[in-house]
Amino acid sequence: MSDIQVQLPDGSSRSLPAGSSALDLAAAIGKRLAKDALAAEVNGELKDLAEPLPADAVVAIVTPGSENGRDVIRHSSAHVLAQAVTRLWPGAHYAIGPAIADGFYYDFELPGHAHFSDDDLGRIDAEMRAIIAEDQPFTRHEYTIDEGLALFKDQPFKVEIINAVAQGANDEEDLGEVSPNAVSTYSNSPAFTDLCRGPHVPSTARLGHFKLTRVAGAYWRGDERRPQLQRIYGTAWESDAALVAHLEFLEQAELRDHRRLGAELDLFSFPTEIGPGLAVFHPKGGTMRRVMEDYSRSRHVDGGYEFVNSPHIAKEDLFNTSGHLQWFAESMYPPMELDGGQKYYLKPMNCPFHVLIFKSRQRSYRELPLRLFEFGSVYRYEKSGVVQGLTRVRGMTQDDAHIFCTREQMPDELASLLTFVLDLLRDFGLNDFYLELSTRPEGKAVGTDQEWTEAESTLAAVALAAGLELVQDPGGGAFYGPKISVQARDAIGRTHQMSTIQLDFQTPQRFEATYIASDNARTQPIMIHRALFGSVERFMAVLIEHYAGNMPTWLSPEQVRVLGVRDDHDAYARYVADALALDGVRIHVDEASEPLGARIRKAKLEKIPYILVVGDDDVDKGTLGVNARGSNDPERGVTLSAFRERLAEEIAVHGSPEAK
RNA sequence: GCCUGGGUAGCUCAGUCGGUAGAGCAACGCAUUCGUAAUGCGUAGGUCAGGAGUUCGAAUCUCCUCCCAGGCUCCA
Repeated sequence: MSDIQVQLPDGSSRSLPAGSSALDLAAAIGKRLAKDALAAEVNGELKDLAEPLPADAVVAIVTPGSENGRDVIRHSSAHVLAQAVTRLWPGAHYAIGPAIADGFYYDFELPGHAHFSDDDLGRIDAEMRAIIAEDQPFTRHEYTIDEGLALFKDQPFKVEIINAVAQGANDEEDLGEVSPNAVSTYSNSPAFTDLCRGPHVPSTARLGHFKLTRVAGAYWRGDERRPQLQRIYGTAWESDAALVAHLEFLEQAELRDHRRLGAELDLFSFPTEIGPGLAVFHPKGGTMRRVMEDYSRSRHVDGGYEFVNSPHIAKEDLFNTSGHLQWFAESMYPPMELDGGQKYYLKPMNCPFHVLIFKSRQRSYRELPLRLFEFGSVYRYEKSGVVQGLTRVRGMTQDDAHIFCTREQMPDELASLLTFVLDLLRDFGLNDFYLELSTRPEGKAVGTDQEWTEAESTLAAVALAAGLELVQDPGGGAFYGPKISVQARDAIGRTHQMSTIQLDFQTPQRFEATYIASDNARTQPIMIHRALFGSVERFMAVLIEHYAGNMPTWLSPEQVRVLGVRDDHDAYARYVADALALDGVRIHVDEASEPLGARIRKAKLEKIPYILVVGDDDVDKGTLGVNARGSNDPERGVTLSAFRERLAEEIAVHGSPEAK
């Protein structure tokens, strides 16, 4: 028997008898590796351990702690979930069950269109653990299309998948388990076979560090016109330690949830009397908003923006001209009728108003780029199931601007705009970004192919030049143009969509907005839509979660609280507060009606950046005790002037907040 | 909009078999005067989300509506 050569990740090569599998390779390398091995990456593709290796292959053994290893574990866990459900609900149809970030899911249709309830999770979990204890091997088989159709004749979703590929439809879908002439399956017992490309762990015994998390409805193939299936989500890991760490991460994320902190810190609320997705900002949240908006305004002044204002409602015709009633109507509140049948709509966007400001008189090329800025409140009738805290609301304020420029100015304008955006976000303490390019939405767009192509390639070039990671989002653009959105990663690694920059050739055309060019010709400007916060509400939510409520001093609603040790120190406390208030510091005195410890605790729970404690020594010497947020080590004897300087400097440079 | 779960005092929650509402914290009052994360005592606080039904009797069982959470679809 001749040998084959394989190359390992470290560059070395090994010689193995022909027909050897990746498991044989692992065993040849070491006992420990053979025990850990879950699958193999062969010439860049994930394969089962048991599969014979081709000659001259580049092979990496996939072990549990790696990303590939986790994917295999999660995918295999999904199979075990499906097997458990078919055991408990004989006749259940199973659809798809992939690995996802941190876990897996599987979609089912239960006999009689029954639904899972939360209580079912415990039974399914127990059944999965029984299957895992049975140590069932995963074995791969390949069949012809016809054999595959016969094998899954009782599984309509599998039949649909096989047929779709066999007929060459859906070429955009990644269905590696079916190729035009063969289907592959995995059986982990004679009683359960699934259509699957693999690979899988060698045996169910390699699984078990999982938790079923929730049940949900999910449309077949993500299409709301197709039947809704029953989905079960789970998380799965290579060890109990990793599982526990993940569950703890989820708990941490919950502690910094802006909805929870918004109530705890008395920032905002959603009174049911007002309606879903409609927030009120309390004094503290209102202060935070004001500071954010004021800072944004001053940056926009520096950035060459003009400030404008527009009303919240407008006549039907405006939104016909803009195209909103044609393309965006389902997100708009129904009209109100007045003045004998005239319909008025709440505005879902500010752009039509800004175009009218542009059009209010003749414009010259000398005025361009013209940048019109407004904190514009818009209303969108979001479907009832999608509103969520401040991140998805029905009434919001956008830090919205529309830039009118010439075609020639467009690339430079976009490039400087991107710099402007990133600088502003950095000033708020967000530092980790990537860009997403959203292109023409299928079947829901105005304008010619050529215009879209030009807009998309211009945006792509600017994004590329920014040197940030660029992710494609095909079909994600607005109806009037493609967009770049800036995604920010927060302190615990989650990403949030922040700023959007959209190119628009259509709106100026629809409104017949023109300027007089240097050659005296009436010319259509390009319009750039951009919102840097996205919405003030969402931006605040992201900041609250990023900082876990510990807002940097410049953004904190209350920056300093002064506590007298005894009530005969209150006068000095008020003197200190008055002095700092003259600098514009947001400061309060908590008078000594309760014990000092209780007042300190209260201030700490409110996440106030600085607590000043003043007693006999301080009254004598004109000093303060400074207890900074995040510190367990209060300073004593700090002079008022020293603290005053330090605070002013921190606020001026926006400080260095403890984000973690 | 669809699927699952939930809604009891300002907040967090208990409330057994259907028998008429309870705790802690917060609030308020009085006392306490204190040097870095909870002083003591007392008082008040509820149309059990709303409505309808079953029942002698409903926080509890049934139905409808509203709202919230997690998903799906959608999105700033």
